[in-house]
Amino acid sequence: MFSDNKALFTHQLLQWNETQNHRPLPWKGIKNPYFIWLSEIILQQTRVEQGLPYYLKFTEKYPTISDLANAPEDEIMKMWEGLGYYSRARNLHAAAKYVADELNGNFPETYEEIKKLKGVGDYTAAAIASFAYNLPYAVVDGNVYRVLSRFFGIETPIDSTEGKKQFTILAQELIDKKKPAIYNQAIMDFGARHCTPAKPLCLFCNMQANCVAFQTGNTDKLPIKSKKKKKKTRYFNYIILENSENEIAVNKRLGKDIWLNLYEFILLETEKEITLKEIRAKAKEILQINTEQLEIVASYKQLLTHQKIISKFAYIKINELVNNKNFNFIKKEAIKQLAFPKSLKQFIDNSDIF
DNA sequence: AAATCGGGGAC
DNA sequence: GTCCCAGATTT
Repeated sequence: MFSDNKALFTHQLLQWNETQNHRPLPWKGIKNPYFIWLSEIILQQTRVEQGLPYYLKFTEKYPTISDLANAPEDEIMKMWEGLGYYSRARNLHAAAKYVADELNGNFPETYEEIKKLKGVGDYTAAAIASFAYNLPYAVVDGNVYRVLSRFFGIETPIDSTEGKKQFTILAQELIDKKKPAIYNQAIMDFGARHCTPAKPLCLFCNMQANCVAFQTGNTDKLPIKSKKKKKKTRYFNYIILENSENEIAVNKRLGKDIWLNLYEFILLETEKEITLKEIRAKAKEILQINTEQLEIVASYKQLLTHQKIISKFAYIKINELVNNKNFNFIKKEAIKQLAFPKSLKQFIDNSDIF
């Protein structure tokens, strides 16, 4: 019946989709390219459960791409607060302005034009093209790498240039060109719910007889990744400086580092962990104030993909105003309007200073 | 080709 | 602790 195992794969995947796939999500089946784009950006490297509330928030506050384009950057960053990978939010805003201003609010309708949007790469362009316009571009995301590497027994590292090329070509051969949207949705749902990274449901899988990984007992070895990630440890010592007007010193993070365009307190970054005494001395030098009353009020660790951040928070209230153009003093009540990195937001929410 | 960009959940 | 998630961009 099938000339090769590729046609068999597509057939059995769609069969699984029709009989076993039950995963209702608000962006499934819709055709509004703006909402689809928004959902795809939010879901980049993000679990559906984590991204879902953000999608609902964004679509309610910004019903059209022009609403998003006209919003202030800080407001969008605040909306994105806690979701991580903040360049997505910055690119989202830039792309919205591009569509609103340069394209008269008309979302691009071809793969090539869609990919010109900032923050839209191969995967996202294929997703939008297929879901919104039913164009035959196969998505290749983490789910697809896993499903295809297992079913076809492909051992090429998925994080290599060769692997990316090989899987992209294969995925494009497999897609059902008569129903690209359904196929793309199906393979990702299958990877997320059935052919999972750990403990895949092979015993209940309608594809097990043709799955190379299952037949050879290599399910837990595929897909193969070659690169390993190294973490560096950084020490962030934050000074929460409150002046006589109940204002707190904050800065917007600039330059080439994590958390670009988010806010933070006065930061003293050090090569190693330092004591309260040392924090007081450094703060005194920088701020030119008496820091004897400076006290550590919290400290904790945060793990990022490539960094481990060990934070200390030290608080001091002084009975004067500080004339220092390096800091912005913001009323306490207004602090919670600004977008902070997750660890700082947690501190703010849990501290009785605010 | 390799490094970097967050945060959370499963194990 | 490790791995990975509807990846993209920069170096």
